[in-house]
Amino acid sequence: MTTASTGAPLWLTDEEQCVWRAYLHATTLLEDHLDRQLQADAGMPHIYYGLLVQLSQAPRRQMRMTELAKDAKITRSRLSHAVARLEKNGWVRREDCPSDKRGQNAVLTDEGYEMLRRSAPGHVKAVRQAMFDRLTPEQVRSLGEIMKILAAGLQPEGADADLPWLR
Amino acid sequence: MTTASTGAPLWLTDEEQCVWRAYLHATTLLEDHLDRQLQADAGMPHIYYGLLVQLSQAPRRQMRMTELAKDAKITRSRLSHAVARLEKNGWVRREDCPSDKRGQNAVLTDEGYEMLRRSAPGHVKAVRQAMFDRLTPEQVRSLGEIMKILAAGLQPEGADADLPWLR
DNA sequence: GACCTTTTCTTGAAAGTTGAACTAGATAGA
DNA sequence: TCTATCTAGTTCAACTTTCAAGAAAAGGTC
Repeated sequence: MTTASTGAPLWLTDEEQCVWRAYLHATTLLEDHLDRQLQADAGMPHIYYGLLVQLSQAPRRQMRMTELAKDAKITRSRLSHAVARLEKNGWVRREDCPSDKRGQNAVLTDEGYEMLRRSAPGHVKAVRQAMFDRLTPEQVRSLGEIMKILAAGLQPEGADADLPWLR
Repeated sequence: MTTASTGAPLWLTDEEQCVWRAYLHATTLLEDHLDRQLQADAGMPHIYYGLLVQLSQAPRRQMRMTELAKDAKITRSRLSHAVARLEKNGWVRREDCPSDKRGQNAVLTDEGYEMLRRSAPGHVKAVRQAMFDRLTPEQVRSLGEIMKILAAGLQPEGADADLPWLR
């Protein structure tokens, strides 16, 4: 069965349905797993941890809010709330941006860095156990290729600059 | 650098880091995309839609709460809230389970089925455009294989019965 | 400069999620 | 039977996310 105009099939094939289900199951299970792991070991959800990692890798361990939101693929609103929470924990602080009075820099504090240093090994281990230990090198390569294609297709237009693997 | 005891590397390799980043980006972008698509076209988040789909495929379009939660990979608590909301929309209703007085059956209503029938084509199209149209048949096959491995590794012990692809 | 548009970031309320505590019914063993 | 334990499902409070609205500064254009 296809649409009259485009000829694109209306439904997924049996194989596609099966792949889609497996994709949904694997991704939700993995995200839940890492959320629980980090909640237990670092006291925050996975996405918050990811923000700290981003900051830790930025020059001077700081980033403009919008840039951080873009890199983490979340809305500015969500980031505002998240940074407020991380600020309460003492892991991040805000600083006014000198060159743009509207701007704010999120800065990873020493406590934040210390926390990251302590919890990183456990997190890496969890990721490794859940993903890389279970796949062959060929599968890892293939997974990377596929995920880059999917991400590129979903990226807002003109956002190539945010796809480091294309640089 | 490896742990003394197991010899497992503490950090991800460059390639693994790159694959991991791509995985996180692709999965969050895709989930956001489908959430917005379904919120706009069906008035509910992706996971709620998935619950209705599950029900629609079950015998008599109904399922025990726990079974539904297991299949959808969510907690019973989350499902309770979700069904309460879907009930308000008139898409699901609860019925006492005749054989177990503790139990409840979530039943897809005719309105719910109708809603699903209307919004399914748009959703399938979104999934197709985001994933299957962008991958070669070989990549689809490979993705399915990889996701099944990951899901199997994260499944709670003894839950093989919930992996339909292993039957 | 005055005006309009855009960008940056925050806020508040509504919706959704989590984990723990709880009720009620099933199950199994003495 | 009596009792302890387990299972099904809900509820509450704390937390997170979303969307719409808004304040403040920047950038253009006349």
